[in-house]
Amino acid sequence: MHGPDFFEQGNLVGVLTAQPLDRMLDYKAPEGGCFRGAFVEVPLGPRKVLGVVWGPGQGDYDYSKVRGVIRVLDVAPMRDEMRMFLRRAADYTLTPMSAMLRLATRAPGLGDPQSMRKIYRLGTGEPERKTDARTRVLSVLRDYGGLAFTLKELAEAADVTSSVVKGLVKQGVVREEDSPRDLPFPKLDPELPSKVLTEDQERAATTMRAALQSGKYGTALLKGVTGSGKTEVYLEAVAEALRLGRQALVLLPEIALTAEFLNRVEVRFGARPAEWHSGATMTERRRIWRMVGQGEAPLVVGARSALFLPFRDLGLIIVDEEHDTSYKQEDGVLYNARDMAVLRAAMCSARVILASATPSLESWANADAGKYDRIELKSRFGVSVLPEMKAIDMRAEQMPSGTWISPSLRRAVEERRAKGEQSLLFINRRGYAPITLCRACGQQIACDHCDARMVEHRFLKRLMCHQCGETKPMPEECPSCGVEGKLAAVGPGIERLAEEAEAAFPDATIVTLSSDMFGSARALKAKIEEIAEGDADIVIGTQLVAKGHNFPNLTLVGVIDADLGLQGSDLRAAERTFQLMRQVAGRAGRAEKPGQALLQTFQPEHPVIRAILSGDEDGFWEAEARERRGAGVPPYGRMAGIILSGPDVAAVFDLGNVLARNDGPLRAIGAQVYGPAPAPIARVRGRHRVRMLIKAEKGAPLQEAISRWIAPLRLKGDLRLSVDIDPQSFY
DNA sequence: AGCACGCCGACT
DNA sequence: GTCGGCGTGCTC
Repeated sequence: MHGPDFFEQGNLVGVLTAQPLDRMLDYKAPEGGCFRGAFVEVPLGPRKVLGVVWGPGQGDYDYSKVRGVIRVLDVAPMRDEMRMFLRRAADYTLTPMSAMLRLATRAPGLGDPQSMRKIYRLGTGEPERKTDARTRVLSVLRDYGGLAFTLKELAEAADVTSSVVKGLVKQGVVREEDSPRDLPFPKLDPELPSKVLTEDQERAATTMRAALQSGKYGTALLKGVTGSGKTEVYLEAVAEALRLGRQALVLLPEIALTAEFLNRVEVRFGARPAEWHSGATMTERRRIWRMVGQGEAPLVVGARSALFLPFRDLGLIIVDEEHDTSYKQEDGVLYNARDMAVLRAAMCSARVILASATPSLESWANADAGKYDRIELKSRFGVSVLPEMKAIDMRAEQMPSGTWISPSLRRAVEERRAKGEQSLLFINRRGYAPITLCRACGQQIACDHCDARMVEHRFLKRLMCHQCGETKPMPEECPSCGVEGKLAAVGPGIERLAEEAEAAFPDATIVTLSSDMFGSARALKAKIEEIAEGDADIVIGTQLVAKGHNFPNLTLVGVIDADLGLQGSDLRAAERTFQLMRQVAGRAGRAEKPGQALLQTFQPEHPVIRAILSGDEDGFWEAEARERRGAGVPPYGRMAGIILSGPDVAAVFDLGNVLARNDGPLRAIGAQVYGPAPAPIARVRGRHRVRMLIKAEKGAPLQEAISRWIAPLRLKGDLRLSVDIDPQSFY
């Protein structure tokens, strides 16, 4: 007899589909019955769709209209812990379950039968006539023992055409077999020698190993400055998970730049892990999804959506660069991968390691409150220390208009060049100039669809909107007044800075690293390797370079505009600037060469700039924590953002006003509503956007109140409402 | 998400 | 008269 998780043929089962229905539908269990969690194909109207058997059916639908499950798919069923995780994540982010299921099934052809291919191995007997070609084929097969080849591989290895192989197959000398195209990932060997760890690193690794052995959920914040060996240390935790026979997941923010990381994994474990990211091919995605579910992918390295892969026994999640804002973004669902990693781990008794040189205030506060363990790596690898940080007071510099490299910074770069060392000039602005102004009419060129300026990209010879990505050719005449030749670039972008650097250092080799200059991740990677090998005197880069590349010969970082992130009233402006500046500065000085970071600023007495310069990190976080606690904002209070959008401004505002007037459910939990107000970008792709903000106390049941608040709404026409729990920015 | 149903403008 | 625009509603 079967248990309560099995449904006999004809019994009603509740099926969750990825269609945006927001409720389960009843179906009859198929021939042979099905288990809870089974992936199934069910009829929906005229279509067949993917679903998961969630439990017994509701039984409240006209039985004569209930249709049957078409078939159970040949993939590992969804585990209880995964269903629990999806449910909890849906409740937390106020996302319909169907959307959660879509995240969890983002691999193509889940329903397809296992795709097979022919493989060839040694059969029995000798060929009728021994030709040279036939002998070569046999010797290749014998040399490689029992190994199987594809037709192409075998023919190439033996230097024959495929017809020779086929001929041998006919005689039975070579055997032809079917083999699944989706192969398991290679086993990783945790016992290969690791790098020699320092005392500090060894202590951290031991703590993590012990935590993993407990087999219980827990989160640790692993903090270590650039070059302190964070990666080596957490790879030891991965090794321990592998020893325990459990799977591990490493989340990285910038998946395009993981080649260096993958190499390190290969060196440590003898093989490459599964790589899950948006650029993966359909075939690769399907293979990973299946193999992860069968427990035949011991380690996955991936972007945030890898969190929704159907791991069979996930024992460890690493969130590298946990403070990175790209962990919070839309995948159709607004979630923060760092927080969801903690939730997922709690569901499957896994450990989480949040790794960063500059942790988010959220994690800092959680560690402070004892919710997370704190593991700190103090010593920087080798003898070097964090670079010396100094401000260049721009008020005292003689700056010709249209230039941004101060004389002081210029001298510092020259000094490094004289010593044969590299310098990095950092500017967090893509394109040539942020503003294109008409000197005749005073108008700035703006995007037609967004409330944003068009940014000139000389490299692409186009104007680009950084909101919607639309580009148009650079016009000769002003689009507003039609006067020709009066358009002027105002302010610096990376391309313009590069131009200035070329002029200032005419005989230097200058390399510019900006995301839009490289068609592919590979080209970018190649460039980065070139730089690391010392093939440049001066590197000019945007945010891109702040993310963990090692340039051993780089000893100077010049930040062109350290004040940039401090403008605006974003609550996290200080935190972000502090983190970014420390990360960029961390690029300077590795190995045996001491580094220096120079920050060009117009407000050297600003508390954030002073904190960056003094290097008093704890002081900075304590002050930041005090301020946020006083204001009752995250992480000491709760917030949610509401974005309303639609093509008609008035209708969008009306909706906002209706919501603001009927705030009963929010008042009931002591929450306040702000807005409606135009969103920071008031128009994107022709849709007007209005923002509302909800603030509540830390323990308040915010999600529940918001659901009750928006439940009575009937969104007419093209109006949209989206809820963003724990928004990253909210001005 | 798709797809059908249905209620108003401008076409042979 | 009807062809077709896309708003509204349904899918077990």
